[in-house]
Amino acid sequence: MVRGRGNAVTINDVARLAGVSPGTASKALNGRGQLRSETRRRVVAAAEQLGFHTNLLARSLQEGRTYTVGVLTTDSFGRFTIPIMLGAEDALAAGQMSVLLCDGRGDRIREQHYLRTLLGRRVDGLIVTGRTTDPRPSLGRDLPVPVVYALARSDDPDDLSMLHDDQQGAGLAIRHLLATGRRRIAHVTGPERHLAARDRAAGTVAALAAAGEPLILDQPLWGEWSERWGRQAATILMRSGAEFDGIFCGSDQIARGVADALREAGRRVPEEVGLVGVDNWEVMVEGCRPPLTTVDLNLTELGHAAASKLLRAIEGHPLEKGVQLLPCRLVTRHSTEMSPL
Amino acid sequence: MVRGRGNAVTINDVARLAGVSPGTASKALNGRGQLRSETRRRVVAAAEQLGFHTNLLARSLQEGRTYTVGVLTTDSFGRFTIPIMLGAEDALAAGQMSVLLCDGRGDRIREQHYLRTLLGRRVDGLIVTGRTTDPRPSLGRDLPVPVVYALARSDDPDDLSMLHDDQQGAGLAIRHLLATGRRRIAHVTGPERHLAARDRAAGTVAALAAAGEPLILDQPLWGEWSERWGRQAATILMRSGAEFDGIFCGSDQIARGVADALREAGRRVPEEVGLVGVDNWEVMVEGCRPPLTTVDLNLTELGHAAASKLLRAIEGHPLEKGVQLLPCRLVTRHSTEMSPL
DNA sequence: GTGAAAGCGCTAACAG
DNA sequence: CTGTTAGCGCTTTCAC
Repeated sequence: MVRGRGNAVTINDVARLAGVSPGTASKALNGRGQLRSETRRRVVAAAEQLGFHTNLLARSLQEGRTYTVGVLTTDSFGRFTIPIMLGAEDALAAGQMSVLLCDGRGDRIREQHYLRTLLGRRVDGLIVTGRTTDPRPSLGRDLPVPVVYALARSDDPDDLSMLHDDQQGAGLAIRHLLATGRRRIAHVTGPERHLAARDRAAGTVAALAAAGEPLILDQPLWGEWSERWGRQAATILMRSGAEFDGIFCGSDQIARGVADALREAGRRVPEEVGLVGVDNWEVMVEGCRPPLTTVDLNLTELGHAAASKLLRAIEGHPLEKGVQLLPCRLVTRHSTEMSPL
Repeated sequence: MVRGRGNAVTINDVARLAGVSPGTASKALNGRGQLRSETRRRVVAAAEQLGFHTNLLARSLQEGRTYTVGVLTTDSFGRFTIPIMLGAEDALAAGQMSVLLCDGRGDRIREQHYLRTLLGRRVDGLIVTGRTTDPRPSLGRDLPVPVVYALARSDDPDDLSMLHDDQQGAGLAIRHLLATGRRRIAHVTGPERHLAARDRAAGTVAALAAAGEPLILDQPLWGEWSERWGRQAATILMRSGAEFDGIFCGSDQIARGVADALREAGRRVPEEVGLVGVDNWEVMVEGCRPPLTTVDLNLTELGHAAASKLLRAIEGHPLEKGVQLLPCRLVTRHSTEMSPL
């Protein structure tokens, strides 16, 4: 039976066909109340016959709850958003929640507009996501629904922001390089203005200090998140005359650039230099020669965790406040096989 | 004023404060009907004072239309989904439509489940998106809302499927190689089981035939969509003893692998060999040495076009049927500078 | 066990 | 010009 919009089967149609009242039909279909099982069967049969599907809109209006969460991206979506969304979707789908997606595109006005729309649609909660760890303006207090910031840091300490732990991740990388026998480690990373770069550098410095080993060149090589910069930086390192046997890079792209430049200069990875990146970006780590050991930010888990917290908040448990850091994970590949030295 | 869920300001509150009836308040707030401007002002003021925001749920229920479209991904989302979504979002936002996102993850059951949910939520239309051009099962006829397949091909010819034109794209690449002076062109591509690979090969063969030039090795080199395969394929080509001065690769990843292998074998790009990829995937084309000329699939435009068609269908204009192919676009970079020969 | 009635928040139709 | 009424589709008392 073909039905256009506007003439969908309603629960009244089902009730009529089954010879019961709408209220009874509702109970039958939702397994509530006390009904003769024969009645229940009759209603279900009628619903099936008519191809009835509950109008969730009407139910939401009545229930005061939509089983929908809004996901608001700060900076448009990109490769960081994907794992976050996958994780969030996973957690939300388990709770039968749907996702209303809005792309703020880094535009505050647009974001406010979407916020209005989402609240107008009576979402049960909000996830705000971005792609940097740098603080961003809060959506505001006094919102009628709970909000979790995932891979985004609200500037209001009363909000809950969930982020990966860059310092801890850097520590993993450095300790792994040390464990594979490297003693003269350099750090090549992105722009100093990015908090993520500063955190990774801080983690690097701390882990080296704890081991009593030096940071080669005494400071990180700040640059861009690009392969090109990785190649440049490797050249700078080699020309500096400093000896080094390990490089921790602030991103897989940088690391891949470094790997290329080292290979072309005849320095062997991992035999002479151990190399670690950050991101576990498949196309980079697998494209790299040799395949790259890297720090995985666990973004899928982050998205999952953020959505889970939000679900709990929607169920009534108040949200924690402040910044929560989730640990990163080291993924070892060929670029850090044990040094023969 | 802080308001929790469930005690939101309604239009009745506004009406009461403004000393009018809900009906009048509705007209005032929506600029409909004939009202004294003073009344209108009073209502608006009251709404503002109370922080009133229309409950879109209630309005949708009444209007029979939700200003929401469902986006159902076939294969989980990834890098191809992003541009499609960006384009779609752009077109939809202009029509004040929101997006309910569901991730089918390549699971038919899950997809059916989401379809139910989306229809239950009374979306006004659906966009089905994937990441291959290979046919996929139709969502079915008899759906109460219009459906557009974007970067996904329904196996039902009565559905509207919108795809980029791989054959045309290949033609662009080949003619460009010819125009830059190449005459002995090879084709390295992905697995033959992928329609995209077969189409690109067909376009290649056709364009070469039209120009009366040979395909080196007489057939495409089928393989994988990976850099590794690109490197292997380049080696195979060089070892074959065949002369070649141009290579059209089925993806940017393959092309980048080819570029690396050629460079390491001392063959210069673009001086000795012109190289073209497909995808215009930034990280690949910019990471490639030299930067890669490539065929852009125009996925953002595809997403935009699909959403626009859907909007028109929602407005009542019936949807076209069948497969619509959108043209690709060539983006030239250093890898195909004019051959000196 | 089942039905009738009320109401979620909004808008459209019709009176006045 | 403004108020009243009815109804979108569903669920939930509360009678019977």
